[in-house]
Amino acid sequence: MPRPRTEDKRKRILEAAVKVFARKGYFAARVSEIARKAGVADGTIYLYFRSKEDILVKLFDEVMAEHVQQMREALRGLATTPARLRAIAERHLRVLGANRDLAVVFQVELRQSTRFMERFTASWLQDYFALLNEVMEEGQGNGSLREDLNRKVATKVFFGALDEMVTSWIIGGKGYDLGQLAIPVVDLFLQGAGAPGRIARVRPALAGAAPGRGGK
Amino acid sequence: MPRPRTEDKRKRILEAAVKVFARKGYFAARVSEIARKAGVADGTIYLYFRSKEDILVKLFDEVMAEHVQQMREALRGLATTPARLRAIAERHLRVLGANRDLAVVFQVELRQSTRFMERFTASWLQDYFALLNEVMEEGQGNGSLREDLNRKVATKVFFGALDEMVTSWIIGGKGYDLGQLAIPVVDLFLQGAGAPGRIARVRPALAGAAPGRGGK
Amino acid sequence: MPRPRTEDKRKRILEAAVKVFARKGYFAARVSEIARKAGVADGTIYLYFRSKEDILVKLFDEVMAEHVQQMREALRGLATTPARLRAIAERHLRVLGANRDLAVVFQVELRQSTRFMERFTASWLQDYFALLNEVMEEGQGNGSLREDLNRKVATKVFFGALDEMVTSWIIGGKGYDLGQLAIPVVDLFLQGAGAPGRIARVRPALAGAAPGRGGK
Amino acid sequence: MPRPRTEDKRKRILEAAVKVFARKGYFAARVSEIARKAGVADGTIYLYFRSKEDILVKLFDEVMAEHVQQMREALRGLATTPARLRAIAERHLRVLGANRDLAVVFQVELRQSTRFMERFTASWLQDYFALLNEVMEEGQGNGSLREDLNRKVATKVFFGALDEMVTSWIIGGKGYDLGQLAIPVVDLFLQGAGAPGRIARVRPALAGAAPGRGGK
DNA sequence: AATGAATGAGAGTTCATTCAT
DNA sequence: AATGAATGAACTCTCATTCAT
Repeated sequence: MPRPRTEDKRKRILEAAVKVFARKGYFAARVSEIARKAGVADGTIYLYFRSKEDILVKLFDEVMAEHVQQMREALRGLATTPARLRAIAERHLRVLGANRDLAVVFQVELRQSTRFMERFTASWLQDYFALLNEVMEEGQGNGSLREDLNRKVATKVFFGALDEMVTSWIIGGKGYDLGQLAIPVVDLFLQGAGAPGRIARVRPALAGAAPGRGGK
Repeated sequence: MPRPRTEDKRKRILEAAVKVFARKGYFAARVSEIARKAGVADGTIYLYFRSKEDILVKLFDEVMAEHVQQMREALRGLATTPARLRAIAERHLRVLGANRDLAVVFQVELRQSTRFMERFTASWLQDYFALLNEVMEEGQGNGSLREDLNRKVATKVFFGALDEMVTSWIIGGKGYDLGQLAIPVVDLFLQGAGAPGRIARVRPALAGAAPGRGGK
Repeated sequence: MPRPRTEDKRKRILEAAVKVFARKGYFAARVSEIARKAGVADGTIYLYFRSKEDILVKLFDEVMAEHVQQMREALRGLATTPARLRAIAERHLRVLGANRDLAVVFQVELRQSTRFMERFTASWLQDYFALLNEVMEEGQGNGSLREDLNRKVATKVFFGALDEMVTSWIIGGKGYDLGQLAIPVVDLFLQGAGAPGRIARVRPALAGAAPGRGGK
Repeated sequence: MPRPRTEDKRKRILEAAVKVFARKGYFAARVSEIARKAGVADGTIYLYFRSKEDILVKLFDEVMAEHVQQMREALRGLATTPARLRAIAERHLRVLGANRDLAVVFQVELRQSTRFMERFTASWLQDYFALLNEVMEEGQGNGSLREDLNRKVATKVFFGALDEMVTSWIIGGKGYDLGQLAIPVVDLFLQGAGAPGRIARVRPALAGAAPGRGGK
């Protein structure tokens, strides 16, 4: 068992945890198996993490810290709202599509309990929804999105659509490229499914909308 | 100790289970607590269910059997595709919006593990996606939906949007009426978020789409 | 399921119990399985027996009551000590050899615990040893057995030999006729294994012998 | 809480198990009681043994491994067949007579079920019977045992006699010295109970004998 | 007498976490 | 820092027994 003395131990533990959580599920995952896969002793895990739960939480925080950061940067260079939405969708799908185990942890294991869900929402998702809201608000300002767009609903629909793409991809197990779905999803989001000219806008899209996760 | 002979025992156990699963999470839920809440002895549970997991599975199957059935019937009387989509959305949101504990079980506990997820997908979700697909295919036939609509993507977007509405509602904990979101969600799905006339349809919504859960 | 109203129910329960105890072992035997095999309801068993243990105890008592009785009668007609010992051995081996399940219960299940063993010894075995002692004492009196025979040891050796024949027969599973072993066992007991004339009786067979089960 | 590092833990657990099994019986014995008596935590037992049953099985194997070995060695120095049979009997009785709890486990607990019995027979008893067979065959060869001796029957009678001595000693609870019974038992086995010169050998000791446990 | 649904006490085993080395 | 043996709390499920019918 190679035991590099460099302190990538923490990283090795996190990587091992992703695999074990993804394959066994959080509850069925054994700390000792994570340790074995990381090439460390059981007790060593507790030098880096407070508890089994802490591994999951830190895993999430670390991945998120990296990608939310990158996402904001990626948007800087993009001029139009559709381009920005596409970039967001693509990054969302590519990050999770690149590592099925990580995707399983994010789509399944992290939603183990309302407790995790709330944490999940409170930290990263909040930011994500705020970002979507900004982009859409700007889109409304520059005329690329409907003025009457209910952004609360729209941000959730957008996120929900992407989220379901990822979940379907995991469950389906068919191994297609998740990232390529960004364009059709965003196109559908922008254009709608209705035939052009056919949908009379009988009523403005609900005025009094609901707050929700991500809502401020 | 009263020995109620009525055979609502099974039902009482399921109702108690919904509450306990919703509040504690499936793993942390104790069979003895379900029994206590149902007013039966621990052992009695095992006269009606094979195991703790069986309670969750049966819970799901029973609720689904009822609502998938009702949903198909509800669609019979509806003429237009938008009306049908709205009916589907409304039922989806109202059923879960009417019982927060049940919603938690469906949104959170049932997704505990890929094992449950797969079961979930294989049984009910499959039907649900098939139904959405039919309605959309018909919509394309009668001209109310775009001919170039990628139904694989569209059904997932539609489902994902509703699913996220429910999850947000649970997590947000703000207690608004979930059912009222059906109309804005469906409207957004049909019209799209883009300003009318502004989105040049640069490319047809992706031809070669991905299969996935619900895909046939 | 035929349910003869005659009150052979008790007998049917005992017969079912022999089978179930023999096949599963006393601890693994389920009262409900005995009930099923006997064609009665679980609760009915408790109208005839106080407990699961009571079934085993009564089973033993009933079989014994019958055979100890018969054994004493059978000896009446026999003149010589060797004939009497052969009759005892033959009955012992034939009774158990005729019903493997019963033999299993007597050889294995009834020796589950020192508690059963002590009961077993206190009731029937005591009588059995007393009978053997009588026959041997008489044999010493009429000159057919050695005068210096230590009867305490001899009765145990005789019983132990038969007991081992039965156990071997059960475990071996070869299905030969157990009863036919009576003659060689008794012959060996009487003649000894030593070559005639070769064994110098260096010392009288232990004067101060041990008391033991069956011993008074 | 002292954390004794010495690795006699395994031995302490086995010793505790002998006591608890002997006093309570295998089924009624509680793992937690064995742990308490051994001065270890419940879980520690499972670092050394796979299960409660494994404790019993290992207990048996370990004791046997030691004594079968010693028995063969002890026979090397002995010239005559009677001396060898006496040595076997003495060792058998002394080993079990030295530790009543161990004797209870071997005579009673290990015969809990046909499953244990078969294991018991298949492993050690087989060897024991083979050894007895060898010694007796040799005795026939050197003229110290009858030529017509049915060794199948004789080995079982010999073993059964010793086995019953042990069982009687346990049940009787009178605390005499078990080892001293070796001589009278072996003498009886060799000389027989019949008065010399009185038993006309009417028929040769059964030719077609039964196979059985220990039989090849 | 008979039923069988209901009871509820009870225990083997696992595994996250600790801590002496 | 690292180890891994030891800990002990915790929980599902079984099944002998009861008792309302």
